[in-house]
Amino acid sequence: MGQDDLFGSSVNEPQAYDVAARAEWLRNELNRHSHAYYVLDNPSIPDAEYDQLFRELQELEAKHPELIVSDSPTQRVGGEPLPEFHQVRHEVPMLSINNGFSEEDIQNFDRRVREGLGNDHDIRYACELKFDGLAINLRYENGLLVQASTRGDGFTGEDVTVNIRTIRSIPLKLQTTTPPSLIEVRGEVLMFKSDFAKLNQRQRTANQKEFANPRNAAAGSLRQLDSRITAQRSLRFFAYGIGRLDGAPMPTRHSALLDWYQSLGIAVCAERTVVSGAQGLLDFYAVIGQRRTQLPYEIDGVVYKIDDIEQQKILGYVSRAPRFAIAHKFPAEEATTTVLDIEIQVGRTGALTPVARLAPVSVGGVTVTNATLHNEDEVRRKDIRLGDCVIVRRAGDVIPEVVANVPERRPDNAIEFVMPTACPVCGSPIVRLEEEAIARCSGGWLKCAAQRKGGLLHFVSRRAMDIEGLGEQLVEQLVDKGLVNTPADFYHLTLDTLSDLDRMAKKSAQNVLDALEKSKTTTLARFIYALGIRHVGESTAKSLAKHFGSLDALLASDEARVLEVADIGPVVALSILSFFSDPLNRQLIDQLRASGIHWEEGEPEQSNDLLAGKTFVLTGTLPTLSRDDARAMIEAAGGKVAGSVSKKTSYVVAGEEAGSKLTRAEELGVVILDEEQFLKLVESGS
DNA sequence: AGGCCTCGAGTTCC
DNA sequence: CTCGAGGCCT
Repeated sequence: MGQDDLFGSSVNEPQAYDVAARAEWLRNELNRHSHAYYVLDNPSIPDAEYDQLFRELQELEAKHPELIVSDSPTQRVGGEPLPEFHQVRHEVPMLSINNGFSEEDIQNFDRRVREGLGNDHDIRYACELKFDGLAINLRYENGLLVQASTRGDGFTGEDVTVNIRTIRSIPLKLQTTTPPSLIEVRGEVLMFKSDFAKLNQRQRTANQKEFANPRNAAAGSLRQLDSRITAQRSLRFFAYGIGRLDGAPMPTRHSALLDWYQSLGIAVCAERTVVSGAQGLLDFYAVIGQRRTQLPYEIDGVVYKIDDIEQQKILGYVSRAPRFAIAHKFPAEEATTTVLDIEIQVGRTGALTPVARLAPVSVGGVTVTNATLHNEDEVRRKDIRLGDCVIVRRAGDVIPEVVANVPERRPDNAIEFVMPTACPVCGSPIVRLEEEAIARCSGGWLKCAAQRKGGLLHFVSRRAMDIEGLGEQLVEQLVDKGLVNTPADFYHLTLDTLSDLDRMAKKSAQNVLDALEKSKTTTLARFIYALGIRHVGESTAKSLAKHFGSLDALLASDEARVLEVADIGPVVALSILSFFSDPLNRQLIDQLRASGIHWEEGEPEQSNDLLAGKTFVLTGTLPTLSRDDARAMIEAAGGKVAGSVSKKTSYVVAGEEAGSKLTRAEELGVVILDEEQFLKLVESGS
C-alpha cells in the first residue's frame, strides 16, 4: 500500500532535492509564459503546452505540499468562499479625476496648467486610455502581492485580495531582485470584449443572467465572495498610478513610472505616449477615437497627466481631484424614446422634482425607464412635453438624463408640463421663493408623509445613524401604518410590532432591533447630520461637532458663535439656530437622548489665534513641507492661505523655483519667508 | 460685483 | 452625476 508515502517516510533526500528544483523550474517557466501572454501580448508557447506544465506543477505540489509557495501560479485558482469583504482604509486616498468633453475644456485645462506653473512653454503630457473598468489598489511588500483593494469611496475600499490573485496578468511577485519595501500599484481591472462575449455565451447556455456590458461583468466577477468563480472569469489589469512607495526613489516622470512598472512585470497601457502642448492632446484624442472600436477592451475616453512629477506636486489638488490631470471623455451613447408621463417626487426637504417616465430604452447596455428633469425651469428650457420624443443618455455613463426633445417628432397632442399648486402627497400649498429654482411643499414634517419618509430615511442612512435593515420598504410601511412619525419612535419599536409587517419574520425583526441598539453608540457629527437640518450636510456637521465639542455647547450657542465656524455664513447659521429654537426639535433631541443615544463628547476647539488675521501665500517647492502640510499648519494657527499676492498679504512663503508670485511680493514689499523662518513664525508667532 | 470652489440635495439602476 | 446655492477671495 502507499500508506508510507502519506507520512513522507519513504521519500529519500536526493529525490526531494530534484523535485524542489523541478518545481522551481516549472514555476519560473509558467510565470515567464504568463508574462509574455498577458503583459507583453506576445504568446511564447501554445495553450496546451502551458496547461501540461501547469498540471505537472500541480501534481508535484499535491505530492509535496511543503513545496507550495504563495507566488506559485497554482495558487491563483481561488479557495473557499468568504463570508464578506473586509474594509480597507487607503493610506493614500484614491481620488477621482475631472472630466472634459469638448476641445474648449481641454484648451482651458492646458491654460490653467500653464498659469499654475507660471510657464509659457508647451507642457509635456503623458497620455493614456481611460479604461472602462474598476480602480484597484495592489499592495506589494518586499516584492510580494499582499493585499488588493477596491476604490470604494476613495478613502475606504474592500479587500478583494483572493479574487485579484486569480488574475493572471497581475504578478504575485514583482520581477526584480531589489523590490521596494512597499509599493502600492494602482490601475484598472477590466474584461476584454472577447472574454465578455464568451462569458455571456456561457451564461446563456447555463440559463444564467447575462451581463449588460464588460464593465458590469468585471465588477460582478470581482465582487464574488467565491473566488473560484472569479478564477473562471478572465479579468485583466493595467496599471496607471501609484499610492505609497517606500524603499525606492519615486520616478521623476509619470512615463518613467509606467516604464518601471513594465520592467517589474506589470501590464500598462500599450497606447500610452508623451506629447507636447494642447495640440498634442487633441491629436492623441483624435487618433484614439479612430481606433476605439478596434481595441480589445472598452474605453470611455483618454487621460492626460502632466508628465513631470515635480510639476504635478506644484499644481496639487482641488478637493478630490488633481489639478494636473484630466479625462477627455468620448461623447456618451444616446438613444431616443418617448416621454410617457412626468411625475412629481417630494424629497425630505419638500423639494418637488419632476421625473420623466420613459418608454423603456436600452442605452449603453442598460435599460432606462426614468430620468430626472431637475426642476421646473429645466423642463421649460428643454421644452419637454408629455408624449414628446426625446434624446436620453447616461451622464458620466451612469445616471440617465434627458438631453433634448426632437421637435419634428412631437405629436399634435403633446401636453405641456405644469407644476402643481398643491403637493401631490399631502395637498399643502406649493411655494416657490423668488430667485429660487426649487418649488417646495409647505406642509413640513407634520403634514407631509413624503417629507416624513424622506427625513426618516435620512436619519437611518449609512452616513447618518447607519441603521442596517431599515430600508425604503420598511420605513414606508412604518409611516403608512402610523407606527413611526419621528426618529424617536424607531427606538420604541418592539419585536411584535415589527414581526407583523410584510416581509418581516422574527429573524429579520430581531436584526432591525439589534441594528437600532447598535446605532445608539454614535458620534456627535453623525447625530447632528442625522437631524437633517437644512444646509447642514456631512461636512458641516463634522465642523460643528469639532468646533463645539458637545451638543449642549451647540444648543446654548448664538449666531456669533455659529458664525465662527469655518464655511458657515449667515444663511446656514440662521438655518441651524431656527432648527434648535423650535420646541418640537428640542423635544425630539431630548427623546433621542433619553432612549440611550450617546457619543463621546469632546472639548470645544481651542481657537489658536497665533496667526489670526494674517494671510499667507505659498509659492515654489519648500524643502521638507508639502503645500498641504504648510496650509494645515497656517490654518491650525488661525491664519489664512490665499492664492495670489495682494496688498493684504501678510507673508509670502517662498521655496525652490518660486515664480511670478515672488516677483509680485517683492514689488509690493510683502515680507518673504523661507521654510525655516516660516516654521519659527508658526511656533512663536514672531 | 463676479468667479471659483465646496457643499448639499436629489436622482438611477443593479 | 448634476444642479443650485452659500461662502470666500479678488
